[in-house]
Amino acid sequence: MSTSQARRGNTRQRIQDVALELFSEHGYDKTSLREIAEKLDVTKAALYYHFKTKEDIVVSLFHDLGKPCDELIVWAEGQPRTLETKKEVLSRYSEALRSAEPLFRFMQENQAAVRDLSIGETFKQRMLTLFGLLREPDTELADQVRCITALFSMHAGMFAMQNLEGDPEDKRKAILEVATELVTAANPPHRRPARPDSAQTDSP
Amino acid sequence: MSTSQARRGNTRQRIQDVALELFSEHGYDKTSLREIAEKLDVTKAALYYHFKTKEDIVVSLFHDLGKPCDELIVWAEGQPRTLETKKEVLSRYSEALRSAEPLFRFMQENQAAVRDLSIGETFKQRMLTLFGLLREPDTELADQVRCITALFSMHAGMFAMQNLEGDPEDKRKAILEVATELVTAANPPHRRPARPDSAQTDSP
Amino acid sequence: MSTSQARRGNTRQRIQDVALELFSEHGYDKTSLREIAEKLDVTKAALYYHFKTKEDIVVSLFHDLGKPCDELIVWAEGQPRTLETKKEVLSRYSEALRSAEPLFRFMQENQAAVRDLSIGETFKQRMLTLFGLLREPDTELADQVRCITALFSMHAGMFAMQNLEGDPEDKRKAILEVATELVTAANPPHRRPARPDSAQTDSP
Amino acid sequence: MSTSQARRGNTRQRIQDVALELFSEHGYDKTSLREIAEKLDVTKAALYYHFKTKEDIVVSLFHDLGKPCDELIVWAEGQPRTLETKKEVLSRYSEALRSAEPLFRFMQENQAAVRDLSIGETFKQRMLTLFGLLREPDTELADQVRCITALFSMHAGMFAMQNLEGDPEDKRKAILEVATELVTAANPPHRRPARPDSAQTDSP
DNA sequence: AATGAATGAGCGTTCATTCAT
DNA sequence: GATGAATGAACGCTCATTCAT
Repeated sequence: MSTSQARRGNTRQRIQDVALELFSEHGYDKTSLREIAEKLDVTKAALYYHFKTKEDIVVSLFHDLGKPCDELIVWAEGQPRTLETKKEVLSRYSEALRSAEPLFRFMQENQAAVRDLSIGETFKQRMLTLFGLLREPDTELADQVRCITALFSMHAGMFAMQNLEGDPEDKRKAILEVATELVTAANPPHRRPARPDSAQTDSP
Repeated sequence: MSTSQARRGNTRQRIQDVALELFSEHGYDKTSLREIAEKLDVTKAALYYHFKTKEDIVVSLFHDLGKPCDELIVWAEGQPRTLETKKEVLSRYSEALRSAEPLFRFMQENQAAVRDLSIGETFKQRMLTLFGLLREPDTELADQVRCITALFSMHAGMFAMQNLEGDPEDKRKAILEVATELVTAANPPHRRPARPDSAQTDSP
Repeated sequence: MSTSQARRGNTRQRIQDVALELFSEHGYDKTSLREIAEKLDVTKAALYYHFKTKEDIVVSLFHDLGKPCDELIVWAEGQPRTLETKKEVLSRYSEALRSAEPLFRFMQENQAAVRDLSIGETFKQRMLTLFGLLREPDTELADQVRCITALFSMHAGMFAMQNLEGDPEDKRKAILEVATELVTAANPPHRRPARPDSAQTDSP
Repeated sequence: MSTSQARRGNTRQRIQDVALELFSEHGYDKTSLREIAEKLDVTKAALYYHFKTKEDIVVSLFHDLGKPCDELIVWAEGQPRTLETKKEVLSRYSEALRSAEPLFRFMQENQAAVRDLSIGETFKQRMLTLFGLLREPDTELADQVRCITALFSMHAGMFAMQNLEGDPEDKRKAILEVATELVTAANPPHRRPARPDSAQTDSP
């Protein structure tokens, strides 16, 4: 506890924090372990005491911060496949994204780099699973697009709208609102017995 | 001139083709000039005869393949700011994207890397300009989200839907349909008649 | 031709020379590419222009300097399997070893390191082939030992006797003499005429 | 004390065992303390509790397992310098080698690495001493070669013959037989008054 | 008797880039 | 229009070693 940074057990955590910050700011490939180490005032070798490889740091971040998403999926898979459930999925997903914003910004902006990391495939599968939870099978293409767009807008929106004015929380809600609209529109109302003449056009 | 090489004159073009292919496949940072040169069966130094730097290759690609987008913008800025115009912008943009798919895939998946290339800012401005063409100023947040989502879904959709079945052209049309819907919804025509004193409609 | 070392086409050769010298002096693992580069007054990267990897340097040395051995084997395989041939093999091998002494010293003293280089297996096979040329099949164990010892004494002898006094050429001849004796003893000629019913002699 | 670890007191011994195994299998330089520690399921720091340095592990192995050799030398130096004694030296040395086979394989295959360990010189001196016990001073070069070859064949033979068929013990005896022959031949029988027509002289 | 945390030096390798020819 | 040869900087990673606990 004498030197500048107390040698407590928080180093691993600090590495994760700094790494995520730099990864999401400068990109995965452009962020070197030297940079991370320097910012932490430790040596590169210290990073290797805590993580086997550079990739391993990302993997750990993905596991630690991505947990809410996986939990959401587990929960959703136990629910009935109703529109209500889908709306709840979107709502919870929106919150999961908020809680791990830098991670998702990183995944979003470094897709090419992430693709050949071990988590690349995992992430892709997760997205497909989520997509599977939202869409109705055997609907028309446009409905599938609506679901995918809903999902992607939640990811992209967060960063694409960064240069817009406004309270982040308001933006998040607006994004969620639009996503909900899209998924609602993608849920074939014509099957619903009560409204026989709905042609999915006037989706309010 | 018999074998695969020796086609004079078109080397610059061939470099662009191969570079774009590799950039969009493996990512910008992971693609080395050595790889490009090897695939072309020329030396690295040859690349430097045609392009000042690695970045310069990307810049040239962006300029050559991005021209339709800029032309679209120029055209749109001379049009009245009607819903019809906006629909036309979406339609044309969709075609521009199709004609330069690998470039946009590259831009989409390498945002972090592109960000500190000289075209990074240019690209961002272009997106903001397009956004400016679609949105109505001073509308509620959700409408802005709709416009951004429309734009982004056209980008992301192309790649996100790659693992879905179906004819690419059908998918493109479906995406365009949804995007058009979103922009239409963001353009509150129904409000205009009822509220004759609305201040935010006919902003030049 | 202005700087200290004329930039002629001999760099590759110079790398091989210096590398072999250092490899055989300090060992393969202890010799770093930095050392080699510094001794040549070039950068490490220059080594990589000429050789793909550190291992590749060794491979090239083995191929270039080991050629006489392979030629010897080719020659011997076209000869009748007589004692005279075997003596000639030893004699020529002795000269091949002399002409590439540092390489063989290196191979001898870095067996563990060489083992997981690509040439490790190649070298082993070469030795087994030579052994196959010297020995009579189906003779008693001691005769096989004599042949192996003959071979090994030529390798080891050169370096084991380095700290002994005397002219190297004299030593080489003495080693060859002993090796010849051993192979002769392993070739049981005296048994053939006197004992026509001997079991292990006339194996084709 | 139930699981594999927890056998107190013998850790030092276990380190030696594992270290020797890995050193002789992968080579000295290629074997890291991490590997050794992992195989033992202890930390690297634990190795440092028992041994000052990596080199120190080798030194301890050399001292512990090389004892029979040193005892052999002490014994031999108290004997008359007769052929019988020399034969006995060979025989005992052969057994000493067998009892510490991995150590000698290690020394044999890592000569370059061993050379700049502190035991390098010690080992060399031991070999020279043994050589001094076998050779007759002032004999011709070829006789000296015979003695060195005898010694080396016992080392090298053990590993060179590993890929040959046959019972290890049989091989060892065959090697010993040849070595004895060589030393006998190196012992000038022409000086012995009783046998003027010795058989193995006319070897030119 | 052993660990957890860290270091400093160095490694093999790759990269974008340069320049004389 | 292109090459051969080289550079300087950096990279991810591993190593033997240390030391307070």
